[in-house]
Amino acid sequence: AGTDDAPSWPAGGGRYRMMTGLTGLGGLQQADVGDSDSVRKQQSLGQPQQDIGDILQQIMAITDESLDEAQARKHALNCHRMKPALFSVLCEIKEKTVLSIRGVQEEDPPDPQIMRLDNMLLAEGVSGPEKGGGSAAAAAAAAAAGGSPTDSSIEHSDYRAKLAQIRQIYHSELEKYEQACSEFTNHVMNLLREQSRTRPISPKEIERMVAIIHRKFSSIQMQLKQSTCEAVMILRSRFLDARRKRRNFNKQATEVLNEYFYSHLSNPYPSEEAKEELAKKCGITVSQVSNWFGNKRIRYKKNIGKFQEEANLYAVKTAVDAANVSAQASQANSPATPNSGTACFISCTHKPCHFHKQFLSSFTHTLDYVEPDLECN
DNA sequence: GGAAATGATTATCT
DNA sequence: AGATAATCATTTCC
Repeated sequence: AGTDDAPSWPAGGGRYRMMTGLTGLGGLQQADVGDSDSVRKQQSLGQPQQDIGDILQQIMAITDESLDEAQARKHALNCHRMKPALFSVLCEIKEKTVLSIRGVQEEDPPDPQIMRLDNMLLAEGVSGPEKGGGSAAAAAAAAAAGGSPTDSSIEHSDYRAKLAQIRQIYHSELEKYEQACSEFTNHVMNLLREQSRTRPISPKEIERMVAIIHRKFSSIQMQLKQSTCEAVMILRSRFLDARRKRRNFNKQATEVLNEYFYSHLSNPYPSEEAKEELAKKCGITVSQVSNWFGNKRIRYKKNIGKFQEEANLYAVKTAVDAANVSAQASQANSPATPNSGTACFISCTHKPCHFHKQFLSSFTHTLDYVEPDLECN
């Protein structure tokens, strides 16, 4: 299709200039022009035009030749006297058919996905500034200084070490990618620069090519980020998942919580302030207190019989405490203190709370669990 | 070693 | 937002 292309070029200034540029270039026949097409052209278009056809044919056929042949041919064409003229024609055509830089998405907005990953990596301390040594040392110091060199701190440093490992892999991979990317970009740019000797390539085009390469590499980078995130998540779940590191509360803490629970059995829903106080007393967090009460309520409710003994125990305990306190203060008020255990919870007369109401209905058939001496007035 | 106990998490409800 | 109920994953107990 080589020779057919020439006539389809847009007519106008470019072509005209080419023609005028070529008028003085006689005697260029290099290839034979034996086919009928060329003969026809030769007859109708004249000598210089036919030479151009030959050159174009050579250019089009260059890909079919061997590498060495092609290289030689390229060189020959590059040095050809007509080359500047052809080149300028190409430039002009290109200028006219500006289809190239139309479809460039200018500065596509940062991918939300990659932003999420970046944020997470930053939050986990994988991608941010190095803070390993200092904090690890601090943790070790804290573990050594603190009264309880718990295994949790050991595991914590273990976690840090693993995280540092991930971090290191991540950075070395990232560096590798970046190096590969810039290497490849350079390569492509050199190629384009070299090609720009034979065909017009605008800086915009090069820019676009670079952008395409960068996009490709950033999608590879995203994969790296994604798998790094996954690794961190797995590490987290292995080391920091609280469920895996459950420790029972100490005896005294359980006692405090149980005391509160059974002495508020009619409404075992401590307020925020009460929770804070309990948390302080027990050396646990407020949410742990909430968890404890949540678990306790549900488990108590599910099997009141099972907890009866415990309930009685704490009822007696608080009763004794109350008695002691009031005896020491002064036995002024009569049976004022309303609470004290299961009996009250079952039949006390003050306003039925949420917990209370739920139970009253389901409780009638479990009354036999209530010990007779605990009935309230 | 396995059942029971227990603290934490999750889905769902109000 | 806080509660419940089911469930998970561990610890404790027998």
